[in-house]
This record gives sequence, structure tokens and C-alpha cells, in this order.
Amino acid sequence: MGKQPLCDCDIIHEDVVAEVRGKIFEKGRYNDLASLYKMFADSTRVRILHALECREMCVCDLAALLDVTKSAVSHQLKSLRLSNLVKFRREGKIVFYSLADSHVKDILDRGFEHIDE
Amino acid sequence: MGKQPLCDCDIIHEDVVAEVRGKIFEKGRYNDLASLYKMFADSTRVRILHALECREMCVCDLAALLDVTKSAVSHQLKSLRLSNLVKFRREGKIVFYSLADSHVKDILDRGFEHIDE
DNA sequence: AATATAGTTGAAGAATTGCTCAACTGTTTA
DNA sequence: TAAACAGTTGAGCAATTCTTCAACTATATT
Repeated sequence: MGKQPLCDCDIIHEDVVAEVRGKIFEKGRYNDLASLYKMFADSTRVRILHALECREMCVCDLAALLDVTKSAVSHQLKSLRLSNLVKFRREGKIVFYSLADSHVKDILDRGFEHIDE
Repeated sequence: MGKQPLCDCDIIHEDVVAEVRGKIFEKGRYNDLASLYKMFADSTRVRILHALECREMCVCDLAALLDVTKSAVSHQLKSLRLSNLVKFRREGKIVFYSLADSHVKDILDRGFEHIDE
């Protein structure tokens, strides 16, 4: 049994498909892109990111500011950390989080621009 | 029974929280932002969007190009349509989809920029 | 009118995700 | 060294989401 047919329909415009196929990237790149945007696809996470745009903050302050439990904030911060969107530094018992780089702000700004039309 | 306490911990830096509270937006705005990014948070959808960046395409061609069923593509296109990220025109039996505006390309570009570091 | 094709739709199931809870670690302070 | 507090973690649950399947609509062709 060889490769399955590409889809459940005929290609209507072979030339179009061929042209675009030459311009798109490999699948893995889109997975990476989607993974990045997943981080911005939750309102708690974008609220955290936008708050950190103002200044670095600790977990407790973020929790109080956003009216979310410490645990929920910490879980989300872990995701953001694993995606390299935030960084942190410890000072005694307190862990301060901040944005990892300026791309985060750029991405948020583009989004706000779009929803404001 | 009045309002519940804001979170399960004390505010450590009241001044910080007060300062940032004055700068962040209302919750609904972050919901809108997250909803927008949800559209970019799936690899099939970003592949569709990136393909449409090249040129308008019909459902069958998209399905063939991306190796996904027509149905799956159509479902995703519906989401993208409802989010005003794509528009379409019918020509006989065929429905051609294209990007709704240039914001979509801008947002995708920022994303690629970031994952390419 | 009958058939074929492009596309849409809703239900169903699997997978993912976000929060809560309770237990835990690590650091500071009494 | 014991208590207090900031933060982390994993399990469990509810909610959401993505794909498949089958039935459907709409347009064109014969």
C-alpha cells in the first residue's frame, strides 16, 4: 500500500497549487508558529504579558492584580517560561518575572492594532 | 456574602500593583485579543493563512496543497471568516478565499520573526 | 430532470487545555 | 529549629477544540 491520495477531491487549479507549494514553508515551521501564538491565545496569559510590559512583577502581585490564584498564575508563567516569552530572577523568597524580549510587546501591539481596526 | 478576596495571598508590593492597575485594560479587551490569537494558534489555520498570503485559493486547492480534507479546511475557513481574517467570493461552484486585510500578514510576519530569533 | 462536483454543516469522539486542590520545595524570620 | 510565606507541581475535572463522517445545499452540466 503506497501513499494515500493527497485529499478527498481533485486539484482544480494545478498551476495555482504548484505555484503556492513553491512558496510555503515546511510543516514544522507552522507548528512552531502555532505554538508561539498558543501562548497569546489565552486571556490570562495575555493579561500577564501585558502587565509585565509595564514592569517586572512577582507571582503574588500578578495574582492580586489579575484576580487569579497564585497557582494558576504560576502554571501560566511556567508555560510562558518554556516558550521563552518571560524570564525571571529570584530575590529571597520572591520571584520576579519580566518579558524575555521586545518581540513580545511587538506581537501584542499588532494584535491590539487589529482588534481596534 | 460579599465580594471574595482578590486572591489567595497578600499583595506584597501595593504600590506596584496600583501602578500597573492604572495601565492595563479592561478584561474584555484581553478576551478579544486572545480570541484573535486563537485563530493563529492552530497549524492548519496558519498554513491556510500563509498560503492565502500568496494568492486567493479555492477550498479544493487548499485541501490538496495542505493534505487535509475539504471538510477540515472548510471548518477552519468558517472560523477564520467569523473572525474576519479571510473573505471569499463565489464563482459558479467554486468559492475563492483570500486574506481579509494586511493585518493578517503583519501578524504572521511578527510571529515568524520571533521564532527565527 | 438527473447527475456530478464544490463546498458546508452538525454530531461524535479524541485530544488538549486551564483551573482547582492539596501537597510539596525553598527561603526567611522568630 | 520551627513556623511562616512565596512559589511550584501533579492529579483530576470541566470545558474547549480539531478532525472525521455522513448528510446536506448550491451550482453547473448532460
